[in-house]
Amino acid sequence: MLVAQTLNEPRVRLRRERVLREAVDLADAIGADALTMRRLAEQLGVVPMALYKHVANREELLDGMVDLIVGEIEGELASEQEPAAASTDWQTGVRRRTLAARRTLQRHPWSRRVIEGRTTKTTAVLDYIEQFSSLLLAGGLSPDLTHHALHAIGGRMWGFTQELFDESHDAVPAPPPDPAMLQAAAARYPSIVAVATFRAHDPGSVVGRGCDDDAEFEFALDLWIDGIERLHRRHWSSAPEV
Amino acid sequence: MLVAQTLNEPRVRLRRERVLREAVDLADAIGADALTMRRLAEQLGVVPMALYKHVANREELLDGMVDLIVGEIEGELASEQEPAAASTDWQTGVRRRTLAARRTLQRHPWSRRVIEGRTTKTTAVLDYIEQFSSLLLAGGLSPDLTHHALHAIGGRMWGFTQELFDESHDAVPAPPPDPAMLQAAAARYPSIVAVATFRAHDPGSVVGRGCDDDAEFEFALDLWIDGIERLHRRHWSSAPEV
DNA sequence: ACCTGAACACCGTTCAAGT
DNA sequence: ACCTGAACACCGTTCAAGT
Repeated sequence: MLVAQTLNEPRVRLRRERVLREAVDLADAIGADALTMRRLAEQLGVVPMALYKHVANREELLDGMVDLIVGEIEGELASEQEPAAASTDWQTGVRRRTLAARRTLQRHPWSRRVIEGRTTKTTAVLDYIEQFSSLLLAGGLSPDLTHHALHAIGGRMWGFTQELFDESHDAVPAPPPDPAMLQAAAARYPSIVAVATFRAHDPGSVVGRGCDDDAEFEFALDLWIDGIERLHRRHWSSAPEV
Repeated sequence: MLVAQTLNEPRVRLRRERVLREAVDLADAIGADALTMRRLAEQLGVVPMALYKHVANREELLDGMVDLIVGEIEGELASEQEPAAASTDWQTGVRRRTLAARRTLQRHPWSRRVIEGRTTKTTAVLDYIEQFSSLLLAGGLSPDLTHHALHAIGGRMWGFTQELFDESHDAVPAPPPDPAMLQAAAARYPSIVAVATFRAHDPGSVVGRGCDDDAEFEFALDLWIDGIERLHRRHWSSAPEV
């Protein structure tokens, strides 16, 4: 597994990964609430304070755990039986990836709730969203529609796109973006950047306007309403076709 | 506000409501994590242990808080400007109710996360789901489709239908249902019961089979995929129509 | 560079006692 | 019937010290 992080020296990264790995295993066994710094330290045969050399605090520990298992999704996807034709429609790609994500997170029953509690966007999470977004854009969807589609699926599927493009709920306002960092982000997350910035290129809209929470909520709601009504009109049934 | 509960004597209920009301206000001010039993007791000018006469423990406190604010949805709905024609299609009814729920929960920023953490189904929550289900059934949707529709919207909109019909994740298996309680439940929650039990009346299916998590997940996923693809084909745009 | 031990300021909850 | 005080078994995290 390759998790790219702000790297210091290799010894530290090795130790940090072991801490996170053990934390994930322990949470699998006893749940996330029962996973305390002290309990984890005991598991590692070390004094509680030793953990703080590898992890700033409990919040960062949880972030790291989420990062670790979200990173596993890629492996789950790769290990599938059917290799999937080189080029398929976006629907098939999204379906495969979403079901792989679900299978991965289901192996860690605590992960759903913890993911929803996180506000930090770690690299593995951004990587996942990047892959997801790129599938939609490659399918020909506009950045506009992709943007709304991400918001609409976010809550139910992983919970972590929820606040992705929207900083308005953060207690501390985001610092003005450093141009160098923006460039680095654009290189690594081209699809996310395309989706997040399309409004700036739209001459008809105010530059830099953020998300409209209400509009996105109603988009998702109407998507659901229209879909259900159409199934209703088609006399949909869950019974297997005979 | 009317919150029906397993009632003991009126004095206790009065006190309990005051504890819950204060807890909600305090959580609004400092967040749910910072809301500790001790902090709440201080706010009420009372020693921490005094709370335990009105609430079994912190979990029950949170349940009560959720119950209180979910109960507010009905009032929010009633206080709307447009009185809404007596008979409309189910879509309009569901839309109004869902947006009223959203407005209510938005006034309590901590509520979304807390609701998702709860596993208990309190009365106000069941009442809300009952209203919601009855709108769909009255609209002519089959219990089968209603069932799947509830699962599909659950996560995103309120988070609390998630495990409604599915006990498989509970640590303790549900006790065999008491016939008298079932009858009482059927009286108060006819739509929920209709949705939850329709399989038993379907001759083609195994009686009593529970939910199929995987099938419901894929139902919601495909609902989303199909909806997005249809918008894509229609060249959907978020820009206001000119 | 990494780990330790003792301490601080908290938790939720119990128990036995008060009125 | 309701509230209290002291105590228990925990937390996350600090600080100063060890190697």
